[in-house]
Amino acid sequence: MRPLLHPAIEDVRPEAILHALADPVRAAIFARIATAGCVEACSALSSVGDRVIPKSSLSSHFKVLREAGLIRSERRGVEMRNESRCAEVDVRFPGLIAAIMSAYAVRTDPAA
Amino acid sequence: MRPLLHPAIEDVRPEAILHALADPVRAAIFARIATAGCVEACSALSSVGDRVIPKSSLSSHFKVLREAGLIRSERRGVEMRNESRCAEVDVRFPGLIAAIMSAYAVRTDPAA
DNA sequence: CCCATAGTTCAGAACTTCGGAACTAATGGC
DNA sequence: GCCATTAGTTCCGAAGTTCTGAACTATGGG
Repeated sequence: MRPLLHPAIEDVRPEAILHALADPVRAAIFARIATAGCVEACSALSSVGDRVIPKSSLSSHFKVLREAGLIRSERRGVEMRNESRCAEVDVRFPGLIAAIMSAYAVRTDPAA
Repeated sequence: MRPLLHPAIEDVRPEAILHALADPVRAAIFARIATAGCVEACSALSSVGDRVIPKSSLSSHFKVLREAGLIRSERRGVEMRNESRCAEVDVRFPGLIAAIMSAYAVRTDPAA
């Protein structure tokens, strides 16, 4: 098992962030991590809405978010602690994550 | 030749915008249209940096931008007039396009 | 009518994503 | 220590997407 890669904040590229969040499943996973501050375990996020996400797909979604620089993951015993890197990313790309998250919120909002 | 499709603003989805702008070539094309206000002809945009984009690829990039709701294209004689839909999109997803464009500007900025 | 110019469509090759099965890693009970 | 359990990762084939050259369509001028 290869060690987890986390890009340095100055190596984070906008296209990687957009690509990572262009998938609604990944955007939903990221939203939960960002809102909760810290989510223990990938499996705590094993379904999005009524859709169940297989373990292998979940694992690669986390990898995409990690390598885009959006989350930091750390082994904590048998499970994984995932925390968002929002604060860092927001320094480099001000307002980007907030605008993306509220765009998704507009879409999910029945009033929109 | 099928007629060009332009989604109604309320059918524009955030994932389509992120997907369209997650490609640096498309983001560069869109940036030029948005900055110029209106660009006549797709071929006026046939290269990005030092990279030449084949006609067929250009055509599909324009299609992706159009169907994401980011630009409006109209036949003008033999060529195409492309204009950005920034204003409309900004009403629906406030700050989204601006944040994405400035994120790319950070990356291209030698000082960043 | 023919030519030139501007874009679109098609088709196949290259690449990416999805998900089941097999695997690795850490922990707890005995 | 050994086995079982839980949590994630890796592998790999199938399905889907993207890229691009070649052929095509559309418009306008002489």
